[in-house]
Amino acid sequence: MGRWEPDARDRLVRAALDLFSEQGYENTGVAQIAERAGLTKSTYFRHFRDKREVLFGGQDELLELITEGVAGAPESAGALTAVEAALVAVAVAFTEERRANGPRRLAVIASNDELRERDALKMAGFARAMKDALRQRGVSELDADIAAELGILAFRRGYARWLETGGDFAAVARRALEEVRVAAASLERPHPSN
Amino acid sequence: MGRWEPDARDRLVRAALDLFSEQGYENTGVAQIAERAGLTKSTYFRHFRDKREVLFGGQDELLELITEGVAGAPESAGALTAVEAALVAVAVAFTEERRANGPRRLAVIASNDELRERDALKMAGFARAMKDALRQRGVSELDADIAAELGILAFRRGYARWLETGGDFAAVARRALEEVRVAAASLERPHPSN
DNA sequence: ACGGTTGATGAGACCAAGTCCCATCACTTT
DNA sequence: AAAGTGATGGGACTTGGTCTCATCAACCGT
Repeated sequence: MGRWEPDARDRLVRAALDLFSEQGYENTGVAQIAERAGLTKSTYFRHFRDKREVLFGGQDELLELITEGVAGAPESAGALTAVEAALVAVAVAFTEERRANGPRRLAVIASNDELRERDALKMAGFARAMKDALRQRGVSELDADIAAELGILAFRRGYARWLETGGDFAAVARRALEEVRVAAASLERPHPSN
Repeated sequence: MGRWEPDARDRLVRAALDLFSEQGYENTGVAQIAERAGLTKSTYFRHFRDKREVLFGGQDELLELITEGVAGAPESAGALTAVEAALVAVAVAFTEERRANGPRRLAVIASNDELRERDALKMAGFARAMKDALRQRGVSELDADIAAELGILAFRRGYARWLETGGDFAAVARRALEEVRVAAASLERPHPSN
């Protein structure tokens, strides 16, 4: 495997995040990203299928971790417990470096509709992976849908808190899921007062 | 308000859906859609902001209906009951004509990643509208998130069933939400056997 | 050491989506 | 009849994205 300057992909990611933060997503061209990374447009599109994808690397890895996490849960575990296993399994991908770039990345995504679209699709992909893996365990269609949706909600909330507080993602995500589980179980009661 | 052939927008929608169904989304150009509608590319982009949007018309209307539906629920209603009100309120937009085009529209969307992205964003927008309207009623952040997510799930399931069975969307959506509510309430128990 | 293979890159043509600006035409108003 | 308004047509232009071919660094076997 030949190589010149190593880590072309990482350089592209960093260049893109920098430029998006400095000038905004829409004012940054792919050619410009490639240039700052010491590469060309051609090479950029060899590493990422489009301009957005540079901000969403490593989703395939997460999909696999989710699937394996759900599948690897104890036989006797319920749907939400299997989802919990998925969140724990996914934690290995949430490194310190990822956390460092998290806030800037989130800010850029929030600033642009195309990027929010991509983000929504990624989340839907996670939910789909959870649902499919749950169905594989014999969970009903409806229960799988619900557990997956609640799992993604917990994932999002856990991720946000992890960016703030740091620490072990698994622990944070577990707590988030537990909160969601408790709240969901008492939801159908008419709410107290305010 | 001058007009030549009326309903330019509708003609574009019909032309797009036809062409997408016949040739596939990626093999159809905006210019081609406009041509079949007896218009030009310029005019197309005056009616829709991009190639995808022609398949997602009327979302602003739904957002308003959702917000009003949640806000208009009785003071004493819980979060999920307010969500139910939103689903009922939204039903006025689900006409017979919409139902007729539904299956083809769904098939086209399912066939392409860009379109699934847009769809995911739209759904996220609905969830966001529900959540915000719930918070306006004093529902906690967590409860609002959960209720909105379950509401969207019921919406999707209700929509799918409505396309098959027809009838009043409100009734179908209500039943879907009730199923989701019951299943969610008994979810944390380890599942029975199968 | 040498030539061939491999894999990543560069270069440039090309297409379609999307933006902009200005001219035009149908219809309305005064 | 003249002026105004709103929707449309037309075409130049930018850029995201694809495709093909050439190039160059590293590796590999003899």
